[in-house]
Amino acid sequence: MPKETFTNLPDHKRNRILRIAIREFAEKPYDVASISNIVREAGIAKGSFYQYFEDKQDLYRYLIELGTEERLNVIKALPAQDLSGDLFVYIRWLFQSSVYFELKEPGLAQVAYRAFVDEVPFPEMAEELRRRGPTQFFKQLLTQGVHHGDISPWADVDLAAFIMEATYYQFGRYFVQRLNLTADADLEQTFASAEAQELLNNLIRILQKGIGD
Amino acid sequence: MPKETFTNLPDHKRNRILRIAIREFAEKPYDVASISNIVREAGIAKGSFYQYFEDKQDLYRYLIELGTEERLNVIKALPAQDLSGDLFVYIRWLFQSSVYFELKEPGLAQVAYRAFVDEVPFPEMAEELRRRGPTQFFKQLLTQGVHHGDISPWADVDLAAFIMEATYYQFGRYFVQRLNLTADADLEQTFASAEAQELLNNLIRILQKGIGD
Amino acid sequence: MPKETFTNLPDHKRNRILRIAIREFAEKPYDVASISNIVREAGIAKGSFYQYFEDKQDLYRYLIELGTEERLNVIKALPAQDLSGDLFVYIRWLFQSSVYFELKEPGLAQVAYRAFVDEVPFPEMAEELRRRGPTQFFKQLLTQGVHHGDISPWADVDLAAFIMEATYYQFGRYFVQRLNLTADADLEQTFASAEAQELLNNLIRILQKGIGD
Amino acid sequence: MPKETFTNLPDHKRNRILRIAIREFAEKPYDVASISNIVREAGIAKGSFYQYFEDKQDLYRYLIELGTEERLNVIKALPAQDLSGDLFVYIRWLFQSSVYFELKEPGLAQVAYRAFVDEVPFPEMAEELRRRGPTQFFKQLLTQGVHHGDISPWADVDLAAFIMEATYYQFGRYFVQRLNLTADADLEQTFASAEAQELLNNLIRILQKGIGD
DNA sequence: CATGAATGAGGGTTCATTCAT
DNA sequence: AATGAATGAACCCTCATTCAT
Repeated sequence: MPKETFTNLPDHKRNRILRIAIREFAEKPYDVASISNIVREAGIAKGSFYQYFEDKQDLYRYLIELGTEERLNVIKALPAQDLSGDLFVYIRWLFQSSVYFELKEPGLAQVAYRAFVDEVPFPEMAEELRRRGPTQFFKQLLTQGVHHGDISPWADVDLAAFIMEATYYQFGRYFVQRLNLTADADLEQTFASAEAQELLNNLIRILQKGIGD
Repeated sequence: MPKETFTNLPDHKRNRILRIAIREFAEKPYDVASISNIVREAGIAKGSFYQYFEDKQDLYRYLIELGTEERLNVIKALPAQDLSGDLFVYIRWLFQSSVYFELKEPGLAQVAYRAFVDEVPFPEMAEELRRRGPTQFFKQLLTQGVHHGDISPWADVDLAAFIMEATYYQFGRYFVQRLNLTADADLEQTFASAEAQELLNNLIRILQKGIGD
Repeated sequence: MPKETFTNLPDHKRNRILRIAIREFAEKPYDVASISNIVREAGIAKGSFYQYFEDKQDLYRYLIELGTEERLNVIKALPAQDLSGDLFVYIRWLFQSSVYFELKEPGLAQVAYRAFVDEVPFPEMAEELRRRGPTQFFKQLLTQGVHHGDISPWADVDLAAFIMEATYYQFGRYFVQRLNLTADADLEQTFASAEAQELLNNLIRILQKGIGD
Repeated sequence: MPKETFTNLPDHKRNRILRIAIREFAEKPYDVASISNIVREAGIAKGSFYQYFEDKQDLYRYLIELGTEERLNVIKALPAQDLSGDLFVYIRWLFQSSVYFELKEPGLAQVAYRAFVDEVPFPEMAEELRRRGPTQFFKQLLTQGVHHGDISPWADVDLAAFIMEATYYQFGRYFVQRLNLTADADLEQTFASAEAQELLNNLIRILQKGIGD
């Protein structure tokens, strides 16, 4: 966790540093991301960085933390969705929240994505990420769905969770590219658009009913 | 591309170098993979490496090339599957070939996967990889499928191609992990097993009919 | 020398800082001892340190000074020993006082010892330490001893002083280790013990009569 | 141990680097000695240093090794001295060899001396040095001496070994300073001089018979 | 054609010291 | 008087690449 020194920084300076750090860790794998780059771009002294953070790992862990926090904030900001109804309505809501996050914090989203695929070079963290990751969640969700009758009893729950997760991870970026969005687009309006709604509907329909005729 | 000096190398030496290089680039992101490591492990002189390859990029490009070639070889080695019949039979065959490749050349598969997620640090290549990637192919396939009546007319072809691609990229590794396979397993036997066949069937069934009840 | 700000500090705070500083300079060579460590452990601000002391050297010089002062205090606190009697009784008393100091102020003793062996990185001070060191004192002592008939007329006074000094510097630590003492042992009792008295006696006997048979 | 790269270096270059490295580690404690200094003074690239040595420790260990080797060489070059005769003749020979070494390799002697007093920052090595150090040797020597009748039966062997060791460590430097020698003095001639012989004789006489009258 | 020493920029990190508050 | 953020030089070490042999 960053030291107080960092927390006490004036907002614009702290945010500038964070923005640059996020970009660095979003663009490059952990080992390649460079503190030297960050301080150069942020215009601060190398020594200052180490007043703010314990070390490179400290910054990185903080960014991951920030990512999960922000993801939660985004979810909380959305109209809540309960689990008791149709499971696919809930899944639709999940994917939507993921896209919301991707649009609001593309940098943090990319850092988080990297944390999964790059295999972070400190094992205990990799482990924790795996535990907190969506895989287990999807499996539970689908198992429940089978009991409730929303999910086909013949479906291989483990396999289905895998497909959903693979899709889930990439969907945000697909959404952005497909609808030609920019980060500063008005989020509410974007999601209210017929195009966006239809895209989400189609995604869910494919998951639910497949693409076969 | 490697220089003639490399092509002229005795097979066992050339292969040894390749094997070690593949391992290195499979284990680490491009910038972290180390020529020093490779030559040390391969027991060749640093200078020799630069007689064989222009530079680090050259070797890397060659590995990527090798990967796509081997992927094709694997596909060609499989009993051909024509496109005229049921599209899902063909798709099943596609996924199966992907898994075959993953099992036969896990190193190259991992290098290719990294090229996709790590975003190689030389943009023109990233671009090229994206162009040659399976997305376009899947789109064409599905568009044809709509005409043939295999694919639902209401399906969003672009979106469906995205889902298939997202799944396709990861499925090899999922398959290996799910069935607890090792690289040296007998491929034919592995695929002949009821478990493997069932897993592939389930994957296709989900794509075709969804997981909804 | 410390600034007034330091002298004006409440005793417990000043002493706490000193205690921690002594430990730091006792454990590490001058260049490795870290002001950052000291202020962190003492719980004072970096800036405060520089209100108390001119710089790192200033603190260090003060500790050396403190060491010599304390050494003198220890000697003064011991029952005085006059020089008119047997010289070896006086020398015994000298060595005893050295051990007393080592036990009472092991930190300061170690700092002083380091100043001797590490060769402090500012030459003028090294010079001064050498000047004020015990060598000259031992030489005078022995010269007097020759006149009084306590010291053999054939003895090389300069050489003998060297041997005594070499022994003197290390004897404190040897004593502590040999008798398995801890810093908080009761000093009076420790020295009253037959073992301690015998060790001192033996030391003097060796100096006086040698180890030959 | 240095890599082959270093062993293969032309003599003058290898020696230049060694000379500078020895000076650096002779002048400063391990942590303060600086590889950057060494390469700057030696006029080689930082990277080159790491072609020659694994790391800082590697160089340091090598210097220690070199020191013990050279010490042995010096001893072997002296007319051998057997242990069967008068013990003090043997001890005289020991001290003389020590001085020889100090004169021939003052830098290495100082590095070795530091290794003992500075408490090298890698514990296993400190341990080994302690084991191989002269303390144990002196104790054995004196114990034997007691049996042979050369050493007084009442002498505290442990204490006597301590005194001898303390003297032994510093005697080389004392000798140099006392006789006003320079490193490039003719060694043979220096030792043949009446002054030097007398100084050694006096040292032994003091150890054997003490300084008392 | 093979070799492997040489290079120097760049990496993360620590430190004594300054100075505005 | 006390604070603690800012600084930048220095530390050890790694790397891709070159080039003389």
